[in-house]
Amino acid sequence: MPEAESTETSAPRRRQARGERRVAQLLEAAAGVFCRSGYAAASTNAIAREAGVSPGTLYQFFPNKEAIAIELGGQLLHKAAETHGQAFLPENLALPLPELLDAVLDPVIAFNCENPAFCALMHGSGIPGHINDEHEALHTGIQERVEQVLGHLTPGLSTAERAVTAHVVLAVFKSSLDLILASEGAEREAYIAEVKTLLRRYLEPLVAPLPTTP
Amino acid sequence: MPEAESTETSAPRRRQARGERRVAQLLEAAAGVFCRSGYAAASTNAIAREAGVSPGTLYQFFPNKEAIAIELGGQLLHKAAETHGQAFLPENLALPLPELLDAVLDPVIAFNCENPAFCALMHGSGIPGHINDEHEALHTGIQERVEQVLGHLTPGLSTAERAVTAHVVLAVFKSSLDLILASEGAEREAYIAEVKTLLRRYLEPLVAPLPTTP
Amino acid sequence: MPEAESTETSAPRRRQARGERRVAQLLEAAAGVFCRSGYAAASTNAIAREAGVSPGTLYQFFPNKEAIAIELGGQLLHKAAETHGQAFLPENLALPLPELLDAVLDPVIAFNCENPAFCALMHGSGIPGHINDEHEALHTGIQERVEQVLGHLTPGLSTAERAVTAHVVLAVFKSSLDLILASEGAEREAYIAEVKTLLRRYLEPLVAPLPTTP
Amino acid sequence: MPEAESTETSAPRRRQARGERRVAQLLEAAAGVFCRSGYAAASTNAIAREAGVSPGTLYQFFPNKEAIAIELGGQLLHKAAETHGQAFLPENLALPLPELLDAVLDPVIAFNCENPAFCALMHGSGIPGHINDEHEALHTGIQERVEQVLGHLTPGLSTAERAVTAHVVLAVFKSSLDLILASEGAEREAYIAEVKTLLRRYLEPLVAPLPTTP
DNA sequence: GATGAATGAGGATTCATTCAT
DNA sequence: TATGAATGAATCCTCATTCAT
Repeated sequence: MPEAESTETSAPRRRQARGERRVAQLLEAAAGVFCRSGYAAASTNAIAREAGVSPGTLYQFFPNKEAIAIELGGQLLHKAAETHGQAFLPENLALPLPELLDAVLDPVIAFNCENPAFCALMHGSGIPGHINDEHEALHTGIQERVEQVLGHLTPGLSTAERAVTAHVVLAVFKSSLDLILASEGAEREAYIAEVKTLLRRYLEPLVAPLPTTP
Repeated sequence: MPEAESTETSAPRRRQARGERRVAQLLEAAAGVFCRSGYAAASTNAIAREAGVSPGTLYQFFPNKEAIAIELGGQLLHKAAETHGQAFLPENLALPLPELLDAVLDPVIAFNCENPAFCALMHGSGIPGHINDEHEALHTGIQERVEQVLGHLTPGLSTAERAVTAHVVLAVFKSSLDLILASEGAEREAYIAEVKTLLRRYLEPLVAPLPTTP
Repeated sequence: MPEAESTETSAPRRRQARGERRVAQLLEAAAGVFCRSGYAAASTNAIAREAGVSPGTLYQFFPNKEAIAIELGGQLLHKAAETHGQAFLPENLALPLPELLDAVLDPVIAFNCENPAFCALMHGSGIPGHINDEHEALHTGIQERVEQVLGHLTPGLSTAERAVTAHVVLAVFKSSLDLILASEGAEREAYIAEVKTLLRRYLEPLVAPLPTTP
Repeated sequence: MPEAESTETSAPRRRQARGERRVAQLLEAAAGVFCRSGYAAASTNAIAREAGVSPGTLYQFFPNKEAIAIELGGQLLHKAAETHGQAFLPENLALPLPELLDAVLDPVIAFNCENPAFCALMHGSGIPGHINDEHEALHTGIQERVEQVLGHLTPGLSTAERAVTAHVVLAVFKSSLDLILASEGAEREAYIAEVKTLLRRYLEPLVAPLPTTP
């Protein structure tokens, strides 16, 4: 008789647990749908269906479609943070550039390969211009992290220069990530190697007085 | 009998002229809407409204939304071809890399700044997977052009390597273009300079035995 | 110099001639489209296109879609009348029933096979109830003709009985005609024979004291 | 725990009940609209309006217009089957023809008078050629039933002859049904009697060595 | 919470018809 | 006359969101 033993704390706790399961369920479904259709073309009904719940249930946990994307982004970010150290920031920023790139990019790429929804979300609504505040926030967060790393790497740059470089690095990396995610096997490896080469050559002159570029 | 002749020919001519004006009007409106909303989110009704005509009128000139995008892409390509020599291919591919990049990128960037719709169209439907045949064709065409130039630049690469490089160059350039188009004035200039730097550093080792990178 | 010699009578005449050609052109096109799509699904634009003229031209000769059907029906009726004597009424109504049926039905069937649009028109707009006045008129005209023949055949019937019989005969014949038109070759011949048998057996008891049915 | 149980089962049950009511409502509305306008001219919006719901609601229960027709046809067929024995096939096929016709036709006619939508559906889309698969299926089903009965009646006919006869019988009956449905009272009775007479006279020579036709 | 029915504006597209030329 | 552009309401259908149960 579980009802009897349910104290004032355990019943809500169970409910809350169930709620979290639901949220997880919905987010997983959303991840799938976003990947398959992109954010804009994903319909909330499709997400609910994929999650095996009714549309109403979805709206019990998320006020609207955007909120799903935001939460999903957040969760993925969090997952990334706990899987890979402090959100992809390697402990040792003093590594030589090629090793640093490996240290930073390998986990990020691996994470995106395992969670392709993350990339789908990064591309935003497909509607240019002001996507949306929270979406923007995700972006900005990543952006800042890139700037942080760049700050360590290239102390000689002005803030403005660093911002430009960070934007370029991020944009370039994102588009390369699409290439990586769209391919498989050896081709994917080739793209991965190529992005690293690209970024290494781009950043090397900024970071070291004695470039070792081949 | 000039009267009969002139009326018989000038009336259709005027009508045709009006039709062409409408098409131009509609394409301009479409360009605007595509820029603002992206291809997928652009509605034919919105395009018609922007053009100041009824939905029916739009469909007198275009069989469907895709046809608008295709025609717009075609017109822009054509416009590009006649504005800038032979579709952005500079006469002299033997230029030193920095000059070559200027020669290739400056017109392309200028063109995209003047015709931001082109970029919007390049981004496709936003729906992953099979976008659409003609859309794809546009892409492939550009792709081939990039490979051509790369062929001249880097005769040492295998076909597969060249394809990878071309994809990366194109992806990188497209994403940088977004940055450029999203900014203005000095910021824009900074991005432009940065893309060139990026590509120069990336390609230099491939092209020249004696790199001049600072 | 045809303009000079065009007197006040010949110019209008030419215009009128041209008009009649246009009408014929349009009606022929309409016949084709009605056959292929049925009356309801036929679009005036499609008719104009088939006729090789613009929608506007069509509306210069016909006030609306219905008018086309009416005129087409009329023309076909007229054509029938002049091809086959006095609109399918045989000279000799005193023939024995089987011969009479041949004499009446063979031309009608032949005519409908050559002009399948007629049948398409008879089926009306597909919208039950009061189709439309003129459409109705066509129907009524045929109806009356059937009653005429029946009047000769079966003088014993009351007016009401005759009306019922005429309606049944007509309905039955129309539906059989569909079967005939939908088939070809031997199958068509079989249907033709069958309709005659059907009508013969139906009418024989009404017409003759001594049935000769096998 | 009856409370929990009752709420957990009765709420869905009530919802489901509402859904079924809606479906019934929509089908009834569809029946009305199909009758008034025919299948082709019936609009889903009109059906929804007639049912007093929004277009979206209609599409919650039916994926498209055709599905409505199919479901309505199915329901009517089912209703027919349970109202009248085994889909209008009388127990005793060995009855004398006049009684057999009464036994077969009376229920069919009664059913169609009570459910005129059935007849509207039978007339198909109005567009010649390939109507639609399920529509076709309905037709074929009826066709087969007619052939079955004919098989009992007229064992002397070849398969091909039987098919022709069945087609003719069905076509003739359908068109007569239109007449019946379009009339009322005594007129309707007259038409009913007349169809029976027609079919009796048509089939008698096929079925019996000693015709009793008056 | 969970359900799924309900909404209604909006999507692309068609079409009979009108109008300026 | 002939043209074809122009109209706009109507078509089927979708979707984010809400509501009663």
